[in-house]
Amino acid sequence: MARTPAPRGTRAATLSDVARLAGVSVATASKALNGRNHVHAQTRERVLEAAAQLSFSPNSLARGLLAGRTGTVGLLTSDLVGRFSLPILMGAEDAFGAGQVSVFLCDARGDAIRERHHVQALLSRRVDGLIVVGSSTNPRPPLADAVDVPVVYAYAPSEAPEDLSIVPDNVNAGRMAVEHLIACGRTRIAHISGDREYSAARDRAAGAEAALEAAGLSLVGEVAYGAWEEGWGRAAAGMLLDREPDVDAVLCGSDQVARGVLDTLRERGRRVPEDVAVMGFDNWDVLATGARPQLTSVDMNLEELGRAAARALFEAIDDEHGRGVHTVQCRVVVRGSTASAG
Amino acid sequence: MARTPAPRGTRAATLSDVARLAGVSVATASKALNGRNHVHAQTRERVLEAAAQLSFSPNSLARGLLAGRTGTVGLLTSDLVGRFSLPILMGAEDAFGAGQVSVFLCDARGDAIRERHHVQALLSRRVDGLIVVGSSTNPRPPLADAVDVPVVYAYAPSEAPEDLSIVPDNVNAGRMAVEHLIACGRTRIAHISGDREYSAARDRAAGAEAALEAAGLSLVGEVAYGAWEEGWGRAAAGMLLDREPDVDAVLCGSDQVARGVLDTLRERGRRVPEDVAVMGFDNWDVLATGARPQLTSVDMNLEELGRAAARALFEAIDDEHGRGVHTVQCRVVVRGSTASAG
DNA sequence: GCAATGACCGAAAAGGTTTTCGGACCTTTC
DNA sequence: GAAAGGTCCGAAAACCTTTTCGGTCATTGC
Repeated sequence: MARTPAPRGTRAATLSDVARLAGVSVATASKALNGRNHVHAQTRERVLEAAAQLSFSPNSLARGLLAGRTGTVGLLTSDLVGRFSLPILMGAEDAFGAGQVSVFLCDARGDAIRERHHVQALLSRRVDGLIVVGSSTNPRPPLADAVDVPVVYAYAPSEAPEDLSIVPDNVNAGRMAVEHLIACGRTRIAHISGDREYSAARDRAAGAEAALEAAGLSLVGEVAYGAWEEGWGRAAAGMLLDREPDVDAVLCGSDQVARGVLDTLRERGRRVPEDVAVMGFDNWDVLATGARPQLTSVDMNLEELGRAAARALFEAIDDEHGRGVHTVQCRVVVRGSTASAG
Repeated sequence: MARTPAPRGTRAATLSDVARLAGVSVATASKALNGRNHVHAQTRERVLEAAAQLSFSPNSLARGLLAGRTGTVGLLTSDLVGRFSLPILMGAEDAFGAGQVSVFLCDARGDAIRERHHVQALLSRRVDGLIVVGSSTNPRPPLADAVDVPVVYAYAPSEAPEDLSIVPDNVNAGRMAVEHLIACGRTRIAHISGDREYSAARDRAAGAEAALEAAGLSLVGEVAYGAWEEGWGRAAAGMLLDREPDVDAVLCGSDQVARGVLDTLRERGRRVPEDVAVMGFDNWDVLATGARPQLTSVDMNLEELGRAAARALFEAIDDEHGRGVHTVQCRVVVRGSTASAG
């Protein structure tokens, strides 16, 4: 089990080396290794043995050069730090990694120049396709360059309707959230959200209001737009309690906001979930499970979104390219903060 | 400004196409595009024009095949979800992306089989080097395969001393944290940390105790090891206050733990920072800035660590391979929870 | 006018793999 | 014993770029 010391400088074995050692031609060696027929079983055995002995691994460059396909894709994200890109990237890496595809990761830092630079580099490396991951759900301009490989936009849809985009269904997510609260017996529901500039915030609010209307209810007060921060949640909850003391549920635009809301409720002596149910968005584990009580939240299924994007890219590479904006459904993760009715 | 529609199916232009259009040979075209001399200025101009017209981009595969270098590196992480891998990856991507290097991202999910699979794939793609990012600072076994390219281990050092590893200096970080608290006028300092199985926890505690001793002080109570969770922070802080009511500072093993400690202190009526100063580790922005008061924390400079790993890999590719465990310094980020003495 | 020099360009090989097609050898059948 | 057929193997082309080296042409100095 001794780890073979890395033979630095030793040129990697080529197919010729294997062929020579096995006493056959490179053509035969290639066929033997790739399971092609018209190779005698015994010959194949000799070749496999030689390959193993030289720990031969075929040069993907040469293979890709010949095949016109590299088995690589580019994953272009606009902000890697953002916590939304990552799970998407995970899911994509997952879907690809299972096959024979390797992923080039590029972070454009929200800079258009850098983005073009990366796209050029990826095209020069002859990737078979591109996934462009946005940092918010707001539509983004399509890639600036003419790209002769399929592109799938994930999370942030492309502004060009002929492009293929895959995004979370935030409208329906808002609907599902409210339906959950109603199922918990709540009727006086308020909505404290984040930045109004984000379509995610507006979509969720729209879905929530639609669900309330469908149930013959309406929102307690207006949608409180603000910032995606705990501090805003604390402040907004204070104002809400002053104005609407009989509220019995607060749907929050994010888990961060929800944490702030929870803090204020606790300080004001409201019990959660007995007096007021609280619900967040994003299902950010560390925030949701660290809360008291643990926070019910809507999960955007971002990993699934990443996998869906990868699958869509696969299809686009093989067959024809899809179009339009497709959605991935969200799901409600129930925890203590909305425990069914008191 | 019309975006050229992606010419799907149109084979990308090759150097021959450019040469033909410019009326020269491929050799001349190559020289012209690469700025080699012995090309007439006028000829070069024609070639450049032709290349632009065909939006020619050289095939990196062919180039890499010839040069024996691909300008790619593999980034092998063991858990992408973990919040420590990401900044490292960012830093590395940053350092590489600035040059001509593209990054293959692979997530092994902490699975040795998957890791070997990924390593094989990367070697087959003839990466020029590998960075292996661990998920905790505990040493990890070296790569199982014989690898003929340089490898740098980041965050988690390799167990093999002849490998090159780059890790945060947690011992010194503990020291710096305590020195900061002492500088704030605190003398009765407790330490609530996370899981004892993590060398990061033990190293930080060791550094903290060393700094206390150097100042003629000692820890209030024992190091309280537990879990990296808010709940543990809340519970441990309760026990601490029961046993050591006159504590005036709590150094926490992570920001999550610190959030829990802050909650308990607030509930017990202790003012932060006036009565008790609180300090976290990791400088996890969303937790640190969302806290009341905002949390002083130790930042591990993970992005810098990633950049350092990339630089080390660069050097190893060009020159000779370094060895041993190198450290990157942490830094204290001061916020309200340790505002200087009341 | 001729030789030497220098400037510029093109042919060809190399890099490693896959695939096609022709050829060699062995077996079978009349 | 010869032809036909089948099985297996190898030569060579193709993918695209870079670099080396030899060749062509014009210019210059005598």
